[in-house]
Amino acid sequence: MNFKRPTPTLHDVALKAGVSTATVSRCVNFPDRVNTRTREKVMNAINDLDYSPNFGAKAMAARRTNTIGAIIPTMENAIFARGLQAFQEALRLHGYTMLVASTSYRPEIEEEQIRALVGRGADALLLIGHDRDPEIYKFLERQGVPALVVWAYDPTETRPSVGFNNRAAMTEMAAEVLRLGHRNIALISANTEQNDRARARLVGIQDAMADAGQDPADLQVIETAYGIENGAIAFEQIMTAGRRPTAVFCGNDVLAVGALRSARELGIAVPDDVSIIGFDDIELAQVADPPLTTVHVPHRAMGQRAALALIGLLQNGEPLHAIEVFAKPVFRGTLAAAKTAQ
Amino acid sequence: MNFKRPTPTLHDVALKAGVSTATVSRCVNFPDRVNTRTREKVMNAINDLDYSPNFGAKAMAARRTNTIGAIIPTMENAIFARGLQAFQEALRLHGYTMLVASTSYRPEIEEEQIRALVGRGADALLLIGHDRDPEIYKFLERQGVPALVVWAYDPTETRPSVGFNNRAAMTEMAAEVLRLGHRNIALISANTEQNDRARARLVGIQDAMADAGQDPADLQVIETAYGIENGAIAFEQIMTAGRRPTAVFCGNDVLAVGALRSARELGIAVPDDVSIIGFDDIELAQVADPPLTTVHVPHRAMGQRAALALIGLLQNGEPLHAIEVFAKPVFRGTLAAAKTAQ
DNA sequence: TTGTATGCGTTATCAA
DNA sequence: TTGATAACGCATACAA
Repeated sequence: MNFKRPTPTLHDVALKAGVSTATVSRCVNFPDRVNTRTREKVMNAINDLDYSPNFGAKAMAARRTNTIGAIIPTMENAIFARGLQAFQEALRLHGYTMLVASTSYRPEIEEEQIRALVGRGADALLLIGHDRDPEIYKFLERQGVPALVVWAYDPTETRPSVGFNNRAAMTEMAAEVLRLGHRNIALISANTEQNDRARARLVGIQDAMADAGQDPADLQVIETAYGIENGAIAFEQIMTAGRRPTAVFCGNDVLAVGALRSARELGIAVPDDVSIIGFDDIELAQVADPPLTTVHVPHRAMGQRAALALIGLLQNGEPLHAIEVFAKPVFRGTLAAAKTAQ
Repeated sequence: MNFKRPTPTLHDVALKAGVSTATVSRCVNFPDRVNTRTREKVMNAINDLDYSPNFGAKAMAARRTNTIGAIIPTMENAIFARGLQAFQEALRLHGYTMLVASTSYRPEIEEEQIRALVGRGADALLLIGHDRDPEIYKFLERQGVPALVVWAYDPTETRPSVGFNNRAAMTEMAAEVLRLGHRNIALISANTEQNDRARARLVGIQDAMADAGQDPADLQVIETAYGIENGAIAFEQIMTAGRRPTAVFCGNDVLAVGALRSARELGIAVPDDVSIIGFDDIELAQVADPPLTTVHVPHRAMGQRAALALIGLLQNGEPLHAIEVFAKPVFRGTLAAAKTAQ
């Protein structure tokens, strides 16, 4: 079944307006390069036929698509959604379109999606974090598709990125927690395997511990997948095992909120019995009870800066360079001084 | 600046493998229709050259894109994000790709995005809710692009959709609230103008009021934009105006959580002084304190069913038909009986 | 099983 | 200012 009546083409418009296809094309793309009267005729024909240009043909002939691809782990995570929304709004203002794809945190799907977006003619790509098979970067280079990494600013990486220093931000937060007397500390981390941000946050805590004269190896770490439920389960494991920490860091707010819920269920008072610290500062954090102490990340700003950087590259050849934004601790109700100084 | 080395094409692969372009094309699309030895040669060439097909050319030659477009109000709303994630996962399993665009709740942007996606060759479109200029539906028909409405099942609409009956679901919830003795009721609604779901939820409450012998006009309604903050502001307005309601419905959970926060700030006890009712049952609802009474919507199921329906149409010509899923009240901590029976 | 030849709807170059 | 026409990279009907 295919009753699809053929879409009107440039040619149809040209016939109807009594001009050549070249003129119609110019009318659409450079209206000021055609005679006013001709333009009127053409525009009328376009409206009458409800013509709209064929993207594939256009891409093939023009050898560019005005399209930028974005590949994120999941749309269900509010932090990516927010950053992308800002990214898209900025692109749109400059006549670019965003294509999104998600990977469910699976590297092989990410590679598949990267190839798909390149195949679709994406003029550039937005990627989350630095971590990925070097082959992919080589592939992108061969294809001549520039890629910009976001959500991470890592001074040790050479590849340009727009993001914040996950490690330093977490160190700043952890230093304050240590200052409050906490010595027995745990971390509920996102899976660190293919995730440089998660690793950086972990190491950030250890940095602060070392600075405070503690052994970084004392940090109790449990890794888990994304989700409130997983945060709750991990928290329960930590609190029912032997050595109870007085402060539990979480790799992100969603895990932290799960921990908070679990604490309530276990009858553990927050922050009196245990402090809970999140990361991201999504809406959830302010709504939680008590409101969550967390690290605020300027998601929208990142999305916007990334868009401008890519547009600058594509339109004016301005090279990409690293742009650092800053994530800052926000102290709310879930953090208090440790009861027993050690 | 354009040092983009030309991407390898079918032709390059054909040369390298010593076969014709047709054979390479077949190798990629119907591997079993070519000789094993030939296929090997070709596949090697493909790998060596890192060939990947050009989407635009493919689309133009094949006259289909295996792409389905989805247009949503905003990615920042968790309910859309979740539904889309499921939609995309289902599409991917069948070899389809999803293209998303967002409209910021602005009809003119929606129209622009619809045209953009059609121009990009979307084989079908996913749209949220029925409400839009009839011209748009005509346009889609002329272009031969099928569109499926989701998030709404409305028996009075002829257009096929996959969704739930917003009105009936809200009526069910409101009936229970009335049964608990509430007679003085308010609604913090999303803007109803171009939003049939918001209107249906409003009318749903009024249906229940009429059933209970109350005057539907007594429903106190305040409209506001999406966001926790807006919910909080609206709640404060309602509670500081003359006649204080004993139950406040909210068009969605995000508004409800704002109301909850505002109640805490105003020293109004929930649910003792006032009951608060949300809609959607996003994660926020369970985390709120007290946990939110709300209407659970099977977002992921909707996304999945929608994907299967469209694939059935595109691949086997199975016509679209209305699919109803069911949204159900979930009673949690924010709803209690009215103190004073009237 | 493989190859040849044509068309898909644009843009862009070159002439007129 | 306008028109012919040659790419662009692939799929496919048809021929071999």
